[in-house]
Amino acid sequence: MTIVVRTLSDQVFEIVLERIVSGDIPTGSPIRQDALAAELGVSKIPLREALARLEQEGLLVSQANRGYTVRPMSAEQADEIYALRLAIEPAAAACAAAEATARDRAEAEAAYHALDAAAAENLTEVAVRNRDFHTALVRPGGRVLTTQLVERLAVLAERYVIAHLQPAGREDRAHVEHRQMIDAWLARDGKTVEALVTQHLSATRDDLRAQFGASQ
Amino acid sequence: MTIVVRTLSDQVFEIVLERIVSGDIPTGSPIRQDALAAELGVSKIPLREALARLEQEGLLVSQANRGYTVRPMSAEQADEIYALRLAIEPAAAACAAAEATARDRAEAEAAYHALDAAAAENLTEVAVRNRDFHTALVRPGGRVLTTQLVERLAVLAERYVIAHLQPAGREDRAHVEHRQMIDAWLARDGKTVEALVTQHLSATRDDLRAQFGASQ
DNA sequence: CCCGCGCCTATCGTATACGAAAAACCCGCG
DNA sequence: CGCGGGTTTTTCGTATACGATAGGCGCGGG
Repeated sequence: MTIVVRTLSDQVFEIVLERIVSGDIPTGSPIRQDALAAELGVSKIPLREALARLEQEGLLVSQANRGYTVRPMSAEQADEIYALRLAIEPAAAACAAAEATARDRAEAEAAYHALDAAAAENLTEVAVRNRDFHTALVRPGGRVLTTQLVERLAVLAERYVIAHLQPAGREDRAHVEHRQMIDAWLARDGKTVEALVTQHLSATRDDLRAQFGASQ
Repeated sequence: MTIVVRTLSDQVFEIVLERIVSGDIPTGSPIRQDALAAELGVSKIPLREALARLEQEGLLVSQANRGYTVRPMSAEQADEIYALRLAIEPAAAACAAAEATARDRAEAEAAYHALDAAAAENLTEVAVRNRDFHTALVRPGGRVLTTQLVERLAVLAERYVIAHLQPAGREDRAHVEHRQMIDAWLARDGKTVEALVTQHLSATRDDLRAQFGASQ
């Protein structure tokens, strides 16, 4: 087992990321660096490094001398995110299914069950598990960059999912889709995986469009 | 005319980025933060923010307590980059061609001529112009995220192009391909744009494979 | 009464100094 | 030649200070 040492910057990055994705930090309002640094018990260097990363990631925007704010959500951006995911994820997942080792397969199944177990109680928890699941379907392809990109897009998408799909029966639909996806993936049925992932992402995008259009 | 204020972090980010892409900073050797900060005439805070961004961008890797190094190049990563570009750029460029305003079209043509003018003397200059050109073909689509992603992938790709294609007649091929691309783009011929961009990226990828396989 | 101007404060961006901890290096010893 | 221990280098993080900027507030003039 390899042990990993993590810098404060890294940890702050994840904490703030989760806060943004979960909607904990409101969109549009500026992030007070001193206050947040004090709250997290770190100084401003690691905090600022984390914020810089998050801006690069697309979750924050900054204006010189006015600080960082959470990037506002928009229907256009949601569409873009899903268009990109549709262009990348299905093929990547199909390819990864073919190349997955026994270990990869075990991890993917574990990710599925973790998502399954987390369901319906804590939305942030579900979001993390959902990302993990999608990433686990792609990672075995060995394409580092692609995997990172998929994860990044999943993070960006999750904000919209959390913000707009709490209500609904989407939970059930996604649930059965996930089951189908992992089954086909474990069966190494590339074509079906591709079709299912495409369908899953399209369906989520459509839900999002409906919800977003209605609420906004 | 809107004036933009830029932080030191931003400027350092660009400077270091160009150094990495141009191969100025050797792959694998650690980046001495104090030395680099002193050389750039800034303190370590903006430098570290820039380095954090560059890591997020995929150009650097960091190991806790051992600092940053330039991410080593690999044939696999080059393939990945071009696979992703092929999945995204052609359609995005075609779409943007349809929606480009007169101003967008003028800017795209300007980017083409800038690339044309810069050719064959200074490789770093060509690299920047090349990125600008590719980005200019995509930006008018109004898809911010997609444009950012295209630019990011172009940056990652440029390292390989600079490192492995200096010698060659590729210059000429790329040149006529660029001409064809901008012509079709300005003619709003989406199908042709898509085909040409696909062909251009494929050809570059193939060149890269041949060169990379040979040299490495 | 309303508008513009200047001050004031909060916050950001940056620099500097310092300490802790980890890694790298060196050097003498077996 | 390999190895262990101490020194040095470097990164990582903190604390602190200071200039610059933005935005708010009040005051005075129209």
